[in-house]
Parts: sequence; C-alpha cells; structure tokens
Amino acid sequence: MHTVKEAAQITGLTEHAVRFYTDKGLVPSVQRNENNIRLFDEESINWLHGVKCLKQSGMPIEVIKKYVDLCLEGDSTIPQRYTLMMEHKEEALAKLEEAKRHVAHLEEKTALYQDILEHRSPDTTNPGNWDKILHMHSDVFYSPSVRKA
Amino acid sequence: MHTVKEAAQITGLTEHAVRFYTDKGLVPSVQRNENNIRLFDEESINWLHGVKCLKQSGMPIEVIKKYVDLCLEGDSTIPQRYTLMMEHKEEALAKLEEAKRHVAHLEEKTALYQDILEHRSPDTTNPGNWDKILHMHSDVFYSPSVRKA
DNA sequence: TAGAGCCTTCGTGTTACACGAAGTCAAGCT
DNA sequence: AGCTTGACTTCGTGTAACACGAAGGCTCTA
Repeated sequence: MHTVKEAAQITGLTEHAVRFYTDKGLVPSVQRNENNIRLFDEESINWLHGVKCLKQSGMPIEVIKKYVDLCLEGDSTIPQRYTLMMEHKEEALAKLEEAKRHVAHLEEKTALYQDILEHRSPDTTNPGNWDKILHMHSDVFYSPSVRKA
Repeated sequence: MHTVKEAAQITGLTEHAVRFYTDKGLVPSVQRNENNIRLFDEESINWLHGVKCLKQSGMPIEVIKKYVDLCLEGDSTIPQRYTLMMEHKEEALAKLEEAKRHVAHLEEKTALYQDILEHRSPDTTNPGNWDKILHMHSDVFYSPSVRKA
C-alpha cells in the first residue's frame, strides 16, 4: 500500500496530479484508511500508469473517465471500449500526420535560412535574390510551397 | 485593403483571432484608417498566414512575437532567426517521435481488443487467458510492453 | 432615423493541472 | 504534554490561446 507521495514517485506524476486523478474517479481501486488517507495498491498504481499513458497520448480526462467507467461496467462493454480506443487511435494518427507536415515545413524554413547564411542566397544562380528575400520577411516566414498546402 | 472580417475569411482564422494577433503585434504591417478600423494589405495577410502556420506547428505566441520582432529589426538578426527556427524544428521533431510512440501504443491496444473480440483470446494457444485478461482491466489498459518504455 | 458593421473593454469559460496558503487532523517521538 | 511530520481539505490564482457574449460607442448608408 502506497501513499500519495509514493504513488507520485512510482508513476512519475506529481502529488497534485495523483490527487486530481483519484478525485476524478480515474483510479477506482484506490482506498482510504480510517484516517481518510488514500492508499494505493498495485492495481491502483497500474491505473495511474494507464491514465498517465492515455493522457500523454492526448486523450482528454473526460474521455479517460468514460473509458474507466466502461471498464468498471464489466466485460459487456468491451466493444465500446474497442470503439473508443479506435477513435482515439485515429486522432493520434491524424496528429502524427500533422506533426510530419510541420516538421517538413520547418525543414524547408531552416534550409532556406541555412542557404542565406552559407551561400548568401537561396538561389545561388541568382545572387540578386538576396536582398529581395531578406526584405520580404513574410516570404521567408511563409514560403510559397506552404501556401499551396 | 481588407477588414477584419475579410482577413478572417481569407486566412481561415476567426475574427477574434485576427484581432488578437494584431493586438499582440504579430501583424506589423497592419494599419488603421481615420475611423480606427484595421486595414490589412497583402503583406498583412501574409503575416497572418505565417503566424497561423507557426502557431499550428506548436510555437507559442510569445515565441512568434520574438520572431516577428527579430524580422522587424532587419537582416542582422538572420542568424538569431535561424537559431530560433532550428530550435523550434527540434521541438517539432521531438513531438513527431512522441506521436509515433503514441500511435504504436494505441495500435497495440486496439489489436489486443480486436483479438479479444474476434478470437475471444489475445493468445489463441491459451484460451484460459480470456477471463484473466478481461478482469485485469489495467493490464488491457496498460500492457506490459508499454511499461518497459 | 434606423440598421449594419466596425470598434472598445469587460468578464466568463475552456483544459489539466501547478502552486501556494490556510487550517485541520492523527501518529510518533522526546 | 507538546512538537514535528505528513496527510488531508478548500480556496484562489495562474497558465495558453483564444471563444463567446454583452455593453456601449462610432460612422456610414439607405
């Protein structure tokens, strides 16, 4: 049996977060002793790990709550849990694709700056570009190739 | 010259956001007419696009502000702008990696549920697993392979 | 003269906590 | 008995980036 402090250390959450989660009902197995102190057994710790995991992957607390409640309802809710997870997976995938696009864009951006810094022109065949580009801040800032996207 | 409403339509931002950004100084080229009305020229629209872009990629408004200010300071700040962008790119890359991990984890999770739904056991060679797994909610919720990570 | 459209400031709500303060317990040690 | 500790509670503020609405004022136009 662990206290809030220990649970926090084990899971890497803050004590605040641990209390927050338990108070929201995301750790169903947590108990209180006669002094009203939260006691976490191994299952509670697992729940905390799980909540942390889902939260990190971008699932809102409300949805996590729904999921936990479904778990508590028993095996009959497995299809609903599956659906919920699938939907969340789709969202995570969408975010992944977005992240890829962002990185690609920033690669472009930094490459442009690198060209300017190293070759003093983004287009080495046209040195006249330099001043032009440096003064068209919003073009360096927001290149044409992105505008299409 | 465009009004707030038009600028919002063109950029896909809300009017609220457009006013917010201009008030924060993220759209340096914006002007006011004699009736105190914001007027956006093409450069302003470009800035709005750029701000939107950076914001979407996860850059905080404060940092965008810094970047804009550097742009306004002139060509001498190009190295600093480059550094800023590189740092932001690194962050975006880190987020990308995180997103990949999340998706991988959720693939596992949904696959597990799919097994349960289709074969009635995650390990078909051991049917006895079924009840066990269904009752160890936190194990379905948070599988051992993830704990290692 | 009324309405439309712009402006302003103000204030609340959102998400998931962080952080601190204040005040209350109970247990253990000296 | 008293002190320290560690846990608990509620309260309130702050964060980021707006969303949304209200109130009130301005100007232009039909």
